[in-house]
Amino acid sequence: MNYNKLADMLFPNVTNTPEFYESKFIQRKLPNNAQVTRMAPSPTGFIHLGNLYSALADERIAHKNGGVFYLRIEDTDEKRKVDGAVELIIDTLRYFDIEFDEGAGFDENEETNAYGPYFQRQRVDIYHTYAKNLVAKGLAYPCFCTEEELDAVRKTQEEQKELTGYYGKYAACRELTMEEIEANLLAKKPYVLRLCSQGSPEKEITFVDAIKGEIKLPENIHDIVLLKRDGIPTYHFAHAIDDHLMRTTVVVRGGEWLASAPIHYELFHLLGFKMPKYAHTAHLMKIDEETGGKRKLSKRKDPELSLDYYKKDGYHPYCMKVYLMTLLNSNFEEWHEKFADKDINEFPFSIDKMNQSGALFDKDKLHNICKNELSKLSENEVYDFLYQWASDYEPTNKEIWFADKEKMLSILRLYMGVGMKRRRKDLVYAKQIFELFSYFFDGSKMQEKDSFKLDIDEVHAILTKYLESYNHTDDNSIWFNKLKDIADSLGYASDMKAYKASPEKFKGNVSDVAEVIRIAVTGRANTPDLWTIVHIMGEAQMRERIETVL
RNA sequence: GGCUAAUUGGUCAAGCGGUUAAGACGCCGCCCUCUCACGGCGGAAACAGGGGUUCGAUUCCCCUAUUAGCUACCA
Repeated sequence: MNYNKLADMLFPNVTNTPEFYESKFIQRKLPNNAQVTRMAPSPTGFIHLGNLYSALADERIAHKNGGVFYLRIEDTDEKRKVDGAVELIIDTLRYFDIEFDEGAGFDENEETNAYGPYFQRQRVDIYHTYAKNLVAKGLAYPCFCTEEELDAVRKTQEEQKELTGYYGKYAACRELTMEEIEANLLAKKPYVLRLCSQGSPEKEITFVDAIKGEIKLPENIHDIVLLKRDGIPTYHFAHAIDDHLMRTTVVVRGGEWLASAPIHYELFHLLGFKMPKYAHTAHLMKIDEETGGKRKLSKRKDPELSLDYYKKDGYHPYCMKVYLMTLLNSNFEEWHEKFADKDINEFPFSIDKMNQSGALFDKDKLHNICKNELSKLSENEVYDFLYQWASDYEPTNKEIWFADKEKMLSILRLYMGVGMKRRRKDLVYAKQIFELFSYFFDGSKMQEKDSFKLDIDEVHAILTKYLESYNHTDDNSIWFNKLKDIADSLGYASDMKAYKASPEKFKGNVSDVAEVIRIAVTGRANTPDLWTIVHIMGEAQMRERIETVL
């Protein structure tokens, strides 16, 4: 077989050689230990928590040592393409403080485009150049098998309990003569280009995965498809060419790719490329409510997987990042607590500290992190964040909430415990936050979340006395002393010690009295300091609320 | 079915042949306290099962179970 002739027949328009591209995309000049990573999504227009999780890993690996993190779009499957997807990806990652250094979306004339193009559909000339070279070496061949023929083969393989696939004796088109190929080509029969695998089922390859350690897998023996019928490469072929030419040093990808590592291993070797380091990550998991089992988070079933879900509820992006970091590197949490003042990007991220198995997404933990991180912010920072969120998702309420800036800041100071020895940790996410102190804004429509435990007469007596003795200029301690007086006069203990010593002597204690007022004023039994609340809402609103209850 | 990987409390996880098997979240109790939150103290809670190897296995090997992934002209 004259392979050179076959190569020319298959790729008459290819004039470049691999050498051309090798010298065009030269080795990057980077500091020692600097890694080149990439995010390589298909442009489906959907980016989820799992994507963010691995993008963050990529970004940290590249940026901790001054490397490069770029965006490549794997648009080889045309069915999945959605317009505007690239912008969406860039914007979404930016929202979570992850920036690309080069790649798709950057100005085409800039240096940030030096290893492009970054859209695989625009790289077919490159793929064809390498494909032609493979054919010329007898390492790839056209396959004219139809879908039906392939199905039939698979069926017999299944029946005979043999390994399914296109390999060895089943690789019918391997045996085609030049004349047969020419005839098929002349007849315009559609074909795919397949790898002529050199692997042997008895041998195995070993390589070191940066996360999982040493991996042994059988050699690839399948004559996998390199170029699809339309001339577009499959993931495997594109991966080898692109990551080599773009000089990627670390490929971080989902664990589902581990099984095809032998294919990539063979491809890199046949193509004469140096293999990148692989880091196969575990997926984020969740408990399946139907089966009770652990399973991969899925786009279709799990709304909380969508990043929009978190944006809509108003989770602060920084908190999300901190949470993802704790999942990504098990020692991050400890570091973050120890060096609370340091920028989290200073954390010495290490690939081998990454999880080997899939972590369950834990909302409780996320909430805990939100509380902690939000409590470290200033009231102004929280204000700005809430303002932005409300503008995007609650435009009508926003007018009410932010009509009086000073009032909102006072509320935030109250709820954050600004000025206290220790901060409160009440704030979790925007939606929850506004719910928390909605009573400041809903006027007469206020709904009681909690109801009085004492009977109506007692409530009436307490509130009446409270209103009588109330003086808006009283400071916190005078105000509270008056509450104690009310307690005493109605048979409640004003002194907790006395109450605990002999509770049977009293109807209750000051806390019961305070609770009545608290519920009357705020509609809820649990709030921060009541005196401060009253002073933020003003005497008029307080009186109005109590009068309404009375 | 075949191949591969994983398996420490409810969850996230330290651990790398000898430990009273860390820590965090959640839960429970106590303290502080006008409620809540914060904070402090304490508690319940784990090496999937069975065989080896070894003086000694959570740690190494094998088998079983379970879970996940792959088994496309999808990525």
